[in-house]
Amino acid sequence: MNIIRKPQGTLDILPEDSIKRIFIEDEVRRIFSNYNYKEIRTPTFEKTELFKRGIGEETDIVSKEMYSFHNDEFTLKPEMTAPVIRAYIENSLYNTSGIQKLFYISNMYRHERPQAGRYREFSQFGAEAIGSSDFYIDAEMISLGINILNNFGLTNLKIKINTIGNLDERKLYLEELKKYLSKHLNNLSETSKKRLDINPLRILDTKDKKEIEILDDSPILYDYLSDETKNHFQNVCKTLEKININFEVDFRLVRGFDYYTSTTFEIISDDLGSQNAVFGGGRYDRLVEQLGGKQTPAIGFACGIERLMIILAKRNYDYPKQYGVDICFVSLGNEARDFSFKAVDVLRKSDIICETDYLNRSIKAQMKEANKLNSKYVIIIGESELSSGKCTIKRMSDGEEKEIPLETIYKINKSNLHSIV
RNA sequence: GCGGGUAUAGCUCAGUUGGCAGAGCGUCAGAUUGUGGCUCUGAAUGUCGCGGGUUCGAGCCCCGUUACUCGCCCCA
Repeated sequence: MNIIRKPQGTLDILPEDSIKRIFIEDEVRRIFSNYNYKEIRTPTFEKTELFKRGIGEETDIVSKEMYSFHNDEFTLKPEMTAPVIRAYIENSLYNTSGIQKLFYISNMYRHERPQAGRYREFSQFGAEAIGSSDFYIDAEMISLGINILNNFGLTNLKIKINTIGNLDERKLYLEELKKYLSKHLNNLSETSKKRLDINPLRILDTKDKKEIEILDDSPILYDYLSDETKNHFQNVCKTLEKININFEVDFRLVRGFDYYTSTTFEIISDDLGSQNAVFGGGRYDRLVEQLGGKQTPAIGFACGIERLMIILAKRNYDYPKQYGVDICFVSLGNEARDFSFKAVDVLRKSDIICETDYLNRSIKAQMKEANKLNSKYVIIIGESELSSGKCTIKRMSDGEEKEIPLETIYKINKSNLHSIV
């Protein structure tokens, strides 16, 4: 019979990787809480309408990459900003404080062709600060992301920032951009030609060399922005400088979602190949009202965990080792096995990590197993031990052994473990 | 949506001109009747992805197909 395989683009996270992810998640939670961000969890699926309205119908994600079901009524979440904002509005979080600083660690789903660092089920952590248009919060958001990455030893990162203004400010620019690009129509790619009508701003994001050359002489969005937007951006830049964050301004940095306004940013690592963005975000001052809330400024970022793990792997990041076992019980004979099982049951309640034999194997095989499990101690129980009331405890690091009364076993706990032998 | 690569033991992979299905690692057992690591010895594990074709004979050649994978597009 054929075996059933996991769906394409998904991962089985086996214990070896699981412990790495738990470590990353723990570190991320710790740093988020230093910045006083609170964790939010939302449903795995949402009404499809939320993403159509939030991300934009013309984006690639919404137009062709969503996992929708039940007559398209519901969709597995492809990103977290729209769900977080939905929850913010639905639960009236604006009534509990002027600013909400939220973070998440969650799985997302996009129906794309998988490749290195891109999966159909993937995980991200990210943050959203809702309620403030202050430039300090923009700088905090970027600083927060950088600090998380620095925490994992990643320091040679390229940080790009830009401002893309709001819809009204972009209107005139987009007309000029269209005019300019229309003159170079023959040299544009098919996708760019399509975008010229649908979403001309995205053309700025092209990787096509010919198009980049054309864009070098194109009108620049920044020149069309209001003084207010420009001032905000300059303040963000100045603030980043004050806290010693190196960045580069990239006027061509635009992002894939329609909801972004004003500040946008991205962190790029050369370790990633074509999927080089590990971290990205921006301000989305209109999203809350687009989703039915009151006009509320907000900003957020997201970081791909699989991509982060690829970078860490390439840099031979030293994850903490898996916890070893404290005590392995090696037992021979039915009565001894019975005794050992009762003993581990007691010790586990005293936070001693212990194991016993489940395969009724030879003493030698049990010793090998204990060694493989990296057990600190082994306690050997057989018929003679049961009748004499004493057993052997062996320290595996140096082979030192000691005889102890059986009842001593029950007194072992975390603090006296290492003074027994 | 487009293009490339790969598919042989649990894992990593050899397999020559078409001629007995292999290695290393891992697993299990023994050397040591109740003591791990090191060493030695042995054992088990195969639909050679699947289907067809050529051939006396196919893991190898041809055609098809599926899966995986990498890249493009796009995205975190």
